[in-house]
Amino acid sequence: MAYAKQYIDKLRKSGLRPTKQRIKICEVLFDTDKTFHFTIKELVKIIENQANIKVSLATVYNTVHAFIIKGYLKEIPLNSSQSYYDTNVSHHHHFFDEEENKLIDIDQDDVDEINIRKKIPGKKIRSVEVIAKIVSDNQSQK
Amino acid sequence: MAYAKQYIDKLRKSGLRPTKQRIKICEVLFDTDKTFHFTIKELVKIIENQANIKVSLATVYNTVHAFIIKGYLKEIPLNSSQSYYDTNVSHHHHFFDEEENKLIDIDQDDVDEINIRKKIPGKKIRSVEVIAKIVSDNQSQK
DNA sequence: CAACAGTTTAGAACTGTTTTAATATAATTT
DNA sequence: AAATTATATTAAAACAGTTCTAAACTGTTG
Repeated sequence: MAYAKQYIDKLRKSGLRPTKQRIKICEVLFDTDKTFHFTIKELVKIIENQANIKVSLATVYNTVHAFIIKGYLKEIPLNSSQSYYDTNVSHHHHFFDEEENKLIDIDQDDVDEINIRKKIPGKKIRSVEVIAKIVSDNQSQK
Repeated sequence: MAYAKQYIDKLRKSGLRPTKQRIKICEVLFDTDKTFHFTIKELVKIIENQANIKVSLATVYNTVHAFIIKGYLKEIPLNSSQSYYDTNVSHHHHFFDEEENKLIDIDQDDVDEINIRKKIPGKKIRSVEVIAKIVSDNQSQK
């Protein structure tokens, strides 16, 4: 509850009224310093486990989308049947562990600046993301 | 028709029998030197427009998947509601034009080698892909 | 505290993908 | 080249994630 005020602020800035459900969503997403990668389904499950608040899928989708537009969350550019989201909105990259279907952050500092020499007339680059797929290193190749 | 033989070969190597439908798919995908980016729906539409052959979605999905496993096609790691595929299977990167929903290849040579300093114990990197999202450059920010 | 605008919800609808089971076609055997 | 067997094609159903809908509800404002 200590952070309720800042959650209300975040919601307001995202153009959303602070409701029970949305504040609970904020608690789950922003109550920790650690980066948090999640899918919508996982988020719903965590809320259900942590609180006696029932939150519908629609509410979760709406709130997550508003936060993305505002820049409080980032969608991770990973093609999968479902969308992954990230509370770490700083510019950074990802490992994707194909065996465990898990994402791991790579700080921007851990990758040399990416300089793309090709230019597209009339277009500018809005974001550059690196996805490095990783698998177990068992010497033997599969 | 000239390339039928090499398509049959590709199909066989992918563990597929050469059928009318599959050869038609090959014609659309491999009949040009140019890189071809496509979604399943687009591929079906092209086939329908170009030929009097009716091809079901299921056949297209099956064939595309077999080609991916064999390495004749690549899935592009772009998060979108649908999957994008690429006939360019060499190691390269992509622009994604968010306004036109179109992909543009970036040759590996046009990007400095990507050196990721972070290591994950027991894991090795299998692929590294860069996606640069681009939008119109109208001076004025949106 | 009334009225209104915005919110929540369950469930329906929608989209891309996968599966199913009947029919058709290719490959193999005779 | 016919018969047999194995595999492919198909329409339609199933499925999963996401979005939409419309009715009930709640926060906000005056």
